[in-house]
Amino acid sequence: MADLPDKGTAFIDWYLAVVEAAELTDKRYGVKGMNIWTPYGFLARRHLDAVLVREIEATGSQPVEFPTLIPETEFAKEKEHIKGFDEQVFWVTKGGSSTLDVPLVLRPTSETAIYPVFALWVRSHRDLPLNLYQIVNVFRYETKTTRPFLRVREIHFFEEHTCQVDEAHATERLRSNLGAFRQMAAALALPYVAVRRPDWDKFPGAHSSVAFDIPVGGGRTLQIGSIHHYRDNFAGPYGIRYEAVDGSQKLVHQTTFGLSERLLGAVVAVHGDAKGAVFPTSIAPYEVVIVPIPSAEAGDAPLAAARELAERLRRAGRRVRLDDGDERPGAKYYRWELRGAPLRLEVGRREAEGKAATAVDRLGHRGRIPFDALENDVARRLEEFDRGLAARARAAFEEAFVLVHRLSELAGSTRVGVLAWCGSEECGHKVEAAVEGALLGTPEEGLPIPVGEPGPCVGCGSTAGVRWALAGRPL
RNA sequence: GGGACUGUGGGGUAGCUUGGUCCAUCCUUCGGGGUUCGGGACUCCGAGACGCCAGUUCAAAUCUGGCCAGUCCCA
Repeated sequence: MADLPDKGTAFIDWYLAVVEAAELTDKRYGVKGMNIWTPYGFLARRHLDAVLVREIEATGSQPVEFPTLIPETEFAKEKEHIKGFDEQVFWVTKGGSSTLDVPLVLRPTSETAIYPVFALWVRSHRDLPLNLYQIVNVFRYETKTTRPFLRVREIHFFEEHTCQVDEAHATERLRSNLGAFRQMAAALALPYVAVRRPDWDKFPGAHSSVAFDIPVGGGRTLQIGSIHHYRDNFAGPYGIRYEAVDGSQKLVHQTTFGLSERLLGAVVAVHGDAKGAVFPTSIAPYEVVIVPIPSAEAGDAPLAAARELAERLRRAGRRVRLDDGDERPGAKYYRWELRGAPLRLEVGRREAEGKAATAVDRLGHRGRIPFDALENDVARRLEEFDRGLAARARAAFEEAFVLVHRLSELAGSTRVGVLAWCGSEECGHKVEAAVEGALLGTPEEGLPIPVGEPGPCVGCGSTAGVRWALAGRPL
């Protein structure tokens, strides 16, 4: 197996090599941006989805699933929204050989599929709040270069859509979403920054958008999720209104929360290293891999012991893989490191005789696990591994930002810039030109690095209304 | 929308400038056998490719044209 490209100097080559070599995806499907979920990648995705479901349902959201196709007549109702997505839509225009009277849109996102139905479901304040989510595939006709998990045309999409009685409750719902995402990101050991997008970069149709960005090296950033406040921008066109306590008819205020398989790409991008992928325990396809080490003098003992350990861990609820293939042990070590398994147990003659497995986690920590302490020791080592992984990611995260005082410092920066901004669109575009990227927006939950009060705006020198903002180059 | 570049087994490549020495090189991969197993084993046997179509020529992976696919840059 050839060595991987260098992550630091050839990030995208490294990323592509890892997702392919780790067998997370097969991109050899004949349609651009549509890749195959292979078993290993599919398992990771399933566990990722489980984390999302657990956290969103903990906030009182319920699952739904709407159809994939949207009639053009519904799609066209909110004009900012359609303007934003028009160029990215796949159309279904024929049924068999006959042309459809009303062309159908393959959903690029589901607002326009869901909201006509919300108008039917919401009648009284007693129907509110309405908090629903779905995990479905959406389709976007990307024209730029596609990348597995990071930019695809068939997107594995998590989307929550809610209706609230008023703006304050909608704002409160978004605060709850921020909390849910904090839990999700913690489960993935992913440090991130929540950023309020500037007005010119909001979700099409939204009143305001907050995105979750992560730095991926070299000053590049990746948006891994977003939440949006719609106010009544959609409720108007779609007629989503309710009878309030006082008998009046009011429009609902809506919010959405969107995530995708980019989270999986982010896990690879952030945690992966020179040896390959690294999965946090929460979504690892296999938490523990057991490698027996056969030898002539040990006979069947290592394999027998390995089987027993695997069975015990399985009964304890662990996702275990016993690798009893014909390869030599060393080859298996390399493979499972490449594929990112959190913990490996080695069982050879010494372990079988001493009743203790050799344990090596994906960060290289090595130790012994006595057979009779198996379940507890494995649990403890996985927790330590997750903590170590989070700490490593956090350290890299903090290194990825730099305080800048002048626009000229942004040119060619290999870090995400933290700068003072007056809030004007004019200065925002100056920043974007200087960084050759985007003004990501203003941090919503504290700053990624410790800084004091913002100084004068880097664009115009004004001290009125300045706030901190981030500038980077979205991947 | 404009420009540039690239298509060779499952993956990565050599060969292309100067057509023949190529029923196509090497690594990896895959199937079978033997031996082995404490960090990518060795060995034997076997499998697998010139994007598509046309043209030039005695002869095309190599030259020409068109098409298709992909990549990068610019708007």
